[in-house]
Amino acid sequence: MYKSGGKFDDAIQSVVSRIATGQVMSYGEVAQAAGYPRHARMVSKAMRQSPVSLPWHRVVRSDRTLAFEVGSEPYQNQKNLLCKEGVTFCNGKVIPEHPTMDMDLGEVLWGTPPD
DNA sequence: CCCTTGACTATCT
DNA sequence: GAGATAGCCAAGG
Repeated sequence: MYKSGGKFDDAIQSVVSRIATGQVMSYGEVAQAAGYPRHARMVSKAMRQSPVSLPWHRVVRSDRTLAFEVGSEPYQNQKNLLCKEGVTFCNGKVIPEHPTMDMDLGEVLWGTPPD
């Protein structure tokens, strides 16, 4: 029997499992996509308690930074997984395979805009 | 029922 | 831009 009591967890699993390879979503985006806005924090709990293996590493913060402490084991772990997915890391931020080819990205890549 | 915690986010200083 | 504060919601003690 499946646990249908929590539509919440189920919706989160569905959304996260739908994230394409090389693509990332923020907690708030996942929560809203699942139909539960403001539940960003619940997303983490849902993924962690999820009975199935979810691509949790494709879920990042709203700033596209990893949710763990920089240098920590889980941080390096997620970073490694994303790198395998084709995601690029720069300045502590993650860049999907389809970044916005704007100068904003250029600033991120260089850390600072050219003089 | 009250308080604390958490893989969050937005706003202000 | 970084640190502090507030808002947010659910689960557990």
